[in-house]
Amino acid sequence: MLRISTRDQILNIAQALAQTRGFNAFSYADIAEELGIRNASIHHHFPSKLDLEAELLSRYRSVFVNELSNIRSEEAKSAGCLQRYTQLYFDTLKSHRVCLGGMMASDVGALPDVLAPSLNAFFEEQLEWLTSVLRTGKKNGELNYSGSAESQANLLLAALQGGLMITNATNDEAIFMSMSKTLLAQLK
Amino acid sequence: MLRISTRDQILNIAQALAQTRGFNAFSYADIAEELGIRNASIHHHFPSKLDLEAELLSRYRSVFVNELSNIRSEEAKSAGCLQRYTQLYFDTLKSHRVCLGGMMASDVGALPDVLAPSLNAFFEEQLEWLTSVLRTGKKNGELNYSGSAESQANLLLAALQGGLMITNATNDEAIFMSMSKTLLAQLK
DNA sequence: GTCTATAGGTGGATAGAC
DNA sequence: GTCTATCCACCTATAGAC
Repeated sequence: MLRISTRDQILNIAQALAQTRGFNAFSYADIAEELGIRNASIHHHFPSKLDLEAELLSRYRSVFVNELSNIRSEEAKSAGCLQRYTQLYFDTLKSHRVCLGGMMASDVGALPDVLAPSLNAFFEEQLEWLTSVLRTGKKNGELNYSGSAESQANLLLAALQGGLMITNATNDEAIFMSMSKTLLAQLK
Repeated sequence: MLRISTRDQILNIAQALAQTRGFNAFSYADIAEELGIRNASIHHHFPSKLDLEAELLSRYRSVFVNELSNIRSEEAKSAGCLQRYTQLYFDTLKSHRVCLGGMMASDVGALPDVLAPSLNAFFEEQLEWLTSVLRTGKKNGELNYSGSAESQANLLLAALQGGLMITNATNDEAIFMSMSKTLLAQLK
């Protein structure tokens, strides 16, 4: 049973709040209450809320990139990679959250300028991975699609992000299920 | 030159702010400043911020429904309807905004409970319209797709909403362009 | 319908004791 | 590293004059 540092607990709680309400709809007080410590103690770990937001995005990105790398090395087939990728979104849905990147994207007008490049990179990382998987799959004769691998990657990312958002809001799991099934079926 | 009522000007400004920053990242003071009146005057038109948010969503829904009805009566072909529908999202993108419904969906954890049914209805209206257009198109032999019209409607809505969000955040118009082109091409 | 003035609460943030 | 105490800015909202 590993002990989780206070710092990590703060990040976990903040991330959950950010993925459900949005980053501007929760406060240090919300974190403090759930964690059972005082408001000021959180400032010791993250002096400003911008520090917290930056670390949240940075951590989310590196976890995601790591996951993508694992999928690629564990799954022999491209279709398997895409299935696992879709599953990541479905897992997020089941926890009644949206993607932190998608959340920040939707509030981009309120996002501090210094974080814009990092958010941009988050989406680029997804698109590069998807493009590579799609290209490999076509070369192997395992996948089939019209147009470029890039445009199909754009479509996959957009549909999964949008589907996650809408399904989470309407609380109708069937929307995500039928959408993602159709999406993947069209690549065969 | 029609005179716009103060009430409508408030709604217009609030909508622009909500579609760029999110509803919880702007205040009455922001509206007051842009409109050149005082904070308290806005409360005369919308006593609470919940009143404002409710009216914003209600108005947005009815404008959208109206638009969908117009498209249906003006366009003879299903493909033309879908093209026009996609254009609505592209117009939103050009004004550096996201869909108000998508914005509220992403912050659904902060959305007042009384507005949830209305947000739900917004998405249902889109899906019903899309499903009907897709079904008609297939019957006419004008469109071709696998799976049900409902699942294709889910995919269209999700992809356009997600594509709008991501493209607005990355400021890379090409993502939306290539995504939407591929999306529509696959229905032929 | 708009104003001034103000209330009451919450936001992020800091100083300094323990 | 966490606490108490406190600051100041901002937020939503109301009362009452014009």
